[in-house]
Amino acid sequence: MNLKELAEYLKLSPTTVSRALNGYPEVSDATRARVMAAAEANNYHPSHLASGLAKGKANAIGHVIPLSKHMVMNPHFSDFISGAGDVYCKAGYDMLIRVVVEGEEEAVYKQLAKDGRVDGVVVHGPSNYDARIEALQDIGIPFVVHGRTNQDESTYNWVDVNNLRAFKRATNYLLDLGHKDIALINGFEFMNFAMRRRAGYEEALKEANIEINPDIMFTGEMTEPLGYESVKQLLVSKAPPTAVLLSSILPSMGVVRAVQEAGMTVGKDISIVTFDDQLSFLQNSGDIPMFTSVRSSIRDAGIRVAEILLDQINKPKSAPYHELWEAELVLGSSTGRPVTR
Amino acid sequence: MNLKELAEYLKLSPTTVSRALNGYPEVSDATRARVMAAAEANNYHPSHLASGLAKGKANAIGHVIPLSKHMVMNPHFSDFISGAGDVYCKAGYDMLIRVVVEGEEEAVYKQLAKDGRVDGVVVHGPSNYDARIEALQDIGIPFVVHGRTNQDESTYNWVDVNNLRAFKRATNYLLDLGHKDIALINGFEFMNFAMRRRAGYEEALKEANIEINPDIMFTGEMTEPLGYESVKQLLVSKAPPTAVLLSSILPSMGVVRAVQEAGMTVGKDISIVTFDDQLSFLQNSGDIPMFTSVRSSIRDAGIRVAEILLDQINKPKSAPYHELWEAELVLGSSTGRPVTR
DNA sequence: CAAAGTTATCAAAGCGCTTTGGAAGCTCTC
DNA sequence: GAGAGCTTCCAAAGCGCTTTGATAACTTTG
Repeated sequence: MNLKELAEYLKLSPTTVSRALNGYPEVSDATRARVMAAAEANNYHPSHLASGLAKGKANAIGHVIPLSKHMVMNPHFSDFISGAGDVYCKAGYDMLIRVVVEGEEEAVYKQLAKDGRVDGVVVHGPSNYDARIEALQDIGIPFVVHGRTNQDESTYNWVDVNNLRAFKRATNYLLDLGHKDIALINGFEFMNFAMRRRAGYEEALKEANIEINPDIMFTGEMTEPLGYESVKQLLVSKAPPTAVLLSSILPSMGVVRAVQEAGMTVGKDISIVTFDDQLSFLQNSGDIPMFTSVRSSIRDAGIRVAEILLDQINKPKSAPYHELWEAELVLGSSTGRPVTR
Repeated sequence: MNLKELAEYLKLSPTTVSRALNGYPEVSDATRARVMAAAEANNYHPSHLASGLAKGKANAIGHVIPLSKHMVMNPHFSDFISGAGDVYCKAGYDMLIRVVVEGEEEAVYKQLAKDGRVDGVVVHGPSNYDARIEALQDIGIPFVVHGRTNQDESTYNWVDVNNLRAFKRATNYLLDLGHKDIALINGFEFMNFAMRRRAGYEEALKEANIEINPDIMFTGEMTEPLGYESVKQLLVSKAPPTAVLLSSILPSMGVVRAVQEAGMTVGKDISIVTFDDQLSFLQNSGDIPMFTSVRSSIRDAGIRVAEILLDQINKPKSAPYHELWEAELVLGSSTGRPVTR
């Protein structure tokens, strides 16, 4: 059943039916009610493509997800996506996802936009200098970045956590406890969030006059094994660090495994502070959470990014909008004073 | 730039340009080359909506992802999705995702289909009796189920792991090692995969004449805390089980935590066998993997499901297609003979 | 009660593409 | 050199919806 048929059935013109269904005022309440009822009864659903074509809107938002080298889809995405998806759904938008090998994102964004397939896009995992930003500005399609780059921040929309401050606070907390050798297990530092976290860590150390030691700094894909392998390696050195600062709870699980395997205790022999994205499947909660952490919900970020994007779509030409969130420092049972050996 | 403009620019009719671009034979090689070049040069991208409307195809596949009670998006999805998304992308299809509160999936599938927004859908997480199957059959849209239900399997397309066999083998392995008290930590058993896994566990126990003990069987959302809490509870009982069988590596991480926290050793005091979906961010690999597991890649399942769906779309009216995969039993370091206390 | 203003409806054009059904312009063949 | 058979291109209709501009019917006003 299409609109024309519905109109014939109702002995009305397609115009009137369309207007009745879309809530335009030029139609009497009685007619509108009749139309709505008939649509319901006949299980009529307007064709998305046709209406999109007619009004030049796709009613969809594009997400381009890069597959990294090892073909992993970063699980942090899934929580982000779940938040964003929820918002889209309520607003009548669809989420269109393209999984793309790393490096082709830019071309894909362009195509999506030209296509008319989406009304806006979100940019995931910005690097320090990210060509996508300018590409999207050229195209002129609304977009929101989850995170920031080192480019001029004022020219685009973004939502970010204050990563520098978060890691500086975390490091200071460990320093205050008396730790001097603090390892860092970070994401790849061409990613902007990782770079800023490292900067926060280094700033705190410098202010405490502690030398930065590249031997106890690791970067990589934020998976369980990254934490495990890194700490395993640290623990065989002559003077292993007494604390570890991590960028995600995933590698933190690996650290716990390595520490316990070595017969040591987390929070006593080794302290751990982790960034906690509050991944729904690895919750670090309870009365006393397992990990001391700097915490900011990635799901909430997804929600907010989606809301902002929809706003920008609905009132184009509004000024670029930003939000910088502060992460909470939450004390758990993974930290304590360093043992004096 | 749209097709008409491109045609004018080339001094050709839209017909010819369209045909040249879409590879129809009624156009000379010279003209085609000229058209292709001009399209490239002018950065022309055909409108997705217009072509979809004209040829009655959406070039998109729908995934409806339920948000569970706690608003968690199951991270198992992310790996599935990454596999499927890759296939779609290569075939020129988009992936359309709707995140929906549990229970509304059926209506959403219907809407997507009527909409003309997608050419096919995949059904995630089938329950024992799943109304979506019949709903989709009524609509007549191609679909593939990831998993199975207890309904007549021969009427729809599916890809599933032999969950019963996998858990029976896993249980038998533990029995062979000498374990008699084997706990089960499973997903919600209204989900078909969980029901079948439990059946495999029970079958093995029955054949070994071991009584089934509901006190050591747990179900829930497959998260880290589920494993942690369940085992913590078990360990305070007078005679705790010597082995635990789990449905996912996520709760298994929690079990490890609980065991180590109690000062015990995994693989000695407590054996663990887990189902391993080979989640990319929690890899259980290495020379000797951490966990003994029954293993089947959920990412590969995503790939296969997508391929089958695209096949069914391209040659409609082919007979329902199924694949039943056997899981591998992989020995890791989490199992050993039970300690005699 | 005619002129002006409202309200409720409609016909038709248009969104950008595909596709059907010709129609030219060729090359062959006898 | 005329009819048959190709090849190459085109005009126009159509996909299902929205929207503009018009019209008919009905109220109001002085």
